[in-house]
Amino acid sequence: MTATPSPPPATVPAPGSADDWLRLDQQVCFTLNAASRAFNGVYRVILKDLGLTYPQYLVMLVLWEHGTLPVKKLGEHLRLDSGTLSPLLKRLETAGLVRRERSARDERSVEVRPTEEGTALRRQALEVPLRIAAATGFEVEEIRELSAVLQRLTTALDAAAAAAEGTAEGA
Amino acid sequence: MTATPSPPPATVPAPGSADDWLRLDQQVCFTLNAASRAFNGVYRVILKDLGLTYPQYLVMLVLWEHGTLPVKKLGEHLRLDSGTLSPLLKRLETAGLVRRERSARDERSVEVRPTEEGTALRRQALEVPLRIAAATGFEVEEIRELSAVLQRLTTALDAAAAAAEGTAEGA
DNA sequence: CGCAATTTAATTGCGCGCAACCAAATGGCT
DNA sequence: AGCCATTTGGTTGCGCGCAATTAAATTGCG
Repeated sequence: MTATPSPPPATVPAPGSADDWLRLDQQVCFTLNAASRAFNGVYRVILKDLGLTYPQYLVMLVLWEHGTLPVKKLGEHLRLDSGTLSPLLKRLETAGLVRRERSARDERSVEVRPTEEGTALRRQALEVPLRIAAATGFEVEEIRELSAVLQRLTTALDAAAAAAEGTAEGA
Repeated sequence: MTATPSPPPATVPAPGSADDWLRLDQQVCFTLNAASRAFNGVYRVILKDLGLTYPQYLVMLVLWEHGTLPVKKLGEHLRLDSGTLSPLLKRLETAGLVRRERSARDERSVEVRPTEEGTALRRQALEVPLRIAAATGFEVEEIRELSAVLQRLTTALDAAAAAAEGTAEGA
């Protein structure tokens, strides 16, 4: 009882106590973060054949679905800003999968267009979702439910962050 | 209607088709990723007062719960390796929240111990989970369920990744 | 004891994610 | 026309997250 400076009790905290909240919180944020990284790990393995990282795969998904898009629109779809997208798109261009060209009508805008090679890559990517779904071991319906919950969560969190920023600053 | 080079159909693909799978998959991985980043954003705002980033907060959580730990054990708790933890712990040490000292018994091991200041920070951190929970707008039971699902998902994904790596390499 | 295999951290390199700042182009306004 | 706020990307800096490599200490074995 003498040489232990500050070891918190190893017992389970009482439900409803602040310690319990801390533990619960650790689970929510941590499990989400861990799941996200676990997903990333599986994608890393599967996407290695396509020469894409996971964020690059997301960009190509959007381009395959919507065709040529300015960086701004791309960022809105993916919830990413130019600080992330600019270098990423340069790498995709170096890889020969997209081309970036200034819009003629609005010189501020940069149109991102999949190249022939980038479009062709779509065929190889079609099997990716199946392999991912298999890796999760989840039923389709379960995945749909999870996605819905996560979307609701993201919306709530974004609103809360915006509100917190709003109250912090003068707005 | 003439100058659109390769715009994929904007219609909703038939359920069960490969296109539908692609879209569904996009939702699973993307919503998870987006939720994780949204969480990070809320934590960034709330933890700014404590001078911690979110991963640093996770490290302090583990230290508050378990007391002094070697880097290895810390990494097991958080699913992180030394490549991530080493610089992070150095920053925490610079901030005066932890001390790193070589174990006397095993010179390979580095014991991470919260300082007085680091331990004191726990009191300020106690209110964080409440604010986070409020930001989600979720009920406690709902959070618990979501956590359970995500844990199951992470376990399945890790197993799948390990299996994929195992078959890829000679093992 | 001497030597090889294992364990444990640290380091390096690369890519994302985001805040902060900057530059160019646009549009509205007088 | 001239001026100013807004829009749009780019750049920089910093902190993860992870793979790969390196170094040091420990363990096991003959």
